[in-house]
Amino acid sequence: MRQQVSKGFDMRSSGEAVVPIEKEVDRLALFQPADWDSAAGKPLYRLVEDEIRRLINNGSLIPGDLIPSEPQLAKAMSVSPGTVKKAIDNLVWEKLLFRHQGKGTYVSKINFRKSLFRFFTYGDAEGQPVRIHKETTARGRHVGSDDVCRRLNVKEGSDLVYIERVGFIEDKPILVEYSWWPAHVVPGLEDERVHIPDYLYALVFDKYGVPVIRAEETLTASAADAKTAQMIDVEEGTPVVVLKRTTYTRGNRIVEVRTTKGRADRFSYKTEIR
Amino acid sequence: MRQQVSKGFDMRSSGEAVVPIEKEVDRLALFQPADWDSAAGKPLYRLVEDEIRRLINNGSLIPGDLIPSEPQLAKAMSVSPGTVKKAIDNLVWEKLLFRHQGKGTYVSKINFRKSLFRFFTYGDAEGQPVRIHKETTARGRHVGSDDVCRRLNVKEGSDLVYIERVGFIEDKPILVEYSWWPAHVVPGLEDERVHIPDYLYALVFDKYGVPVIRAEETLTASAADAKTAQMIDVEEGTPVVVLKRTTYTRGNRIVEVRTTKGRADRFSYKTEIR
DNA sequence: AAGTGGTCTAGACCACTTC
DNA sequence: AAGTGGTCTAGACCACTTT
Repeated sequence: MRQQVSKGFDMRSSGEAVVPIEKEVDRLALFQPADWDSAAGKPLYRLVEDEIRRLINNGSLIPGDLIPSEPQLAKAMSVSPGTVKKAIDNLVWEKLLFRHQGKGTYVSKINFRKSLFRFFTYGDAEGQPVRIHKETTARGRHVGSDDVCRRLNVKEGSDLVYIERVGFIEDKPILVEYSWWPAHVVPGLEDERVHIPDYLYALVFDKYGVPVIRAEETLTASAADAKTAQMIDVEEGTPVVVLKRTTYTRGNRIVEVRTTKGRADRFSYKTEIR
Repeated sequence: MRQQVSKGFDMRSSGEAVVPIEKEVDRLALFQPADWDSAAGKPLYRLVEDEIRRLINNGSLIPGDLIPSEPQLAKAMSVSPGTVKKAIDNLVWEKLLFRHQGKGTYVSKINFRKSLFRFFTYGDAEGQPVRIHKETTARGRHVGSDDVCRRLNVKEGSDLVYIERVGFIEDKPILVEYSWWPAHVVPGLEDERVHIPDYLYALVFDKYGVPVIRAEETLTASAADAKTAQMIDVEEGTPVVVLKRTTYTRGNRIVEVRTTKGRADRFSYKTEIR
């Protein structure tokens, strides 16, 4: 039964004077009962999911944030605790949230261990995390090609920062990355004095406050072009695995496009069908 | 609280005479309360899952079977309906089971739409099911190579059935499959008079009663060998995507190993990271 | 001690399917 | 009408974390 929603819901104290409010309680006020007009037969737990998803997607909740507790959410949204739990269950298995017993439920951080790129292995070891060390081989600020600008969803001829890196496993070059960013997103990143760590996105967040929220990757294969062949030490025309990545920040804004080309003989992707 | 389990549990009628028992009820008797000795701190719903999983893996339940209803299972295993529901929820999202409201819960059939092989597309159409038509180009009964016998987990030098097929999209050859089966599993399959449909596993089940339960696939890329190049109409040495599949029937027994080689320019695999 | 998520129970009512 | 799964509620007790 869809019970009446009390519009008079408030978590704040009723006094007039504005007093400092704890961050947690403040944030709780975001969780309004969902828009019942658009409910249209959807189950309640789905509406709860949608509400949490919305707050993540619009940036009100960002990766690492603690969300209100289940009982709090239940009261705030006028549903039973079991319903909130089911909604959170679903978001947890989607890996959008994770729980920590006794502490609370948090918004997940993007996990690049899910990148297809982890399937570059040395030899044929199974599923183990293989450490790839990267070296920057070129960087600069250039006008982007039409193709790259289109992929970045910026005007053609925009200024871009270009970063090129080679990835090594045990001192053997395995792959090369070609990465482009809109210059206004990461101004100065082309400066040679800025050290680029293996995990580039950490730097971008620290230096520019731009969090990477999600990414899309497409995998294909092709023949190595001359430059790539030289950089990863194979013959020109040898098969290489091509990984194109589009990287997003808050609000579904693209911040990077990247093409990784790797030695096909070091790539192996295993999956189960059932 | 882990309540006492009544050892005297029985679903059958108490009379002595053996009377015909409905299949459903009969099967219900399989679901004994789980082995409490090995419970070791596991949650109850996990034990229920394990029990259902066990019955599927040992072949007591086979793909397409209807399992007992939630209330029946709850009574049979002396847990509350909610606990059974949670266990089934988990198995459903693992896709081991699927539910049909009003009818019941069934054991899933293997879904080869999950095969990596679906990523062979024509042009760049996104995610749409592309129809691949297959033609058998060779078949026979041979002594297997050591490598193939090893992958099939049979003695080296065993008799194998070999099937070779080319896959077409709109009359253009896209991929070629090399498939080996232990001869004793599919005797006579090498006979040219046996028509091989696009979906080979359906034939194997119909003719030999061997159900395919699951499969593993590994994706790599390499250069086209002379034979493959000729069959899919590319230059020798051109990059091809290589898919190795191991196919299992009941009891984790391997029934097929298959290598598919496809045009890399027709392959594209997209995923999201978050 | 208080608050969090984790497990489990016991029921209500609903929508769908079959008989 | 009876049985199925789907949703939702309202609690109990537990294990873990923080204060």
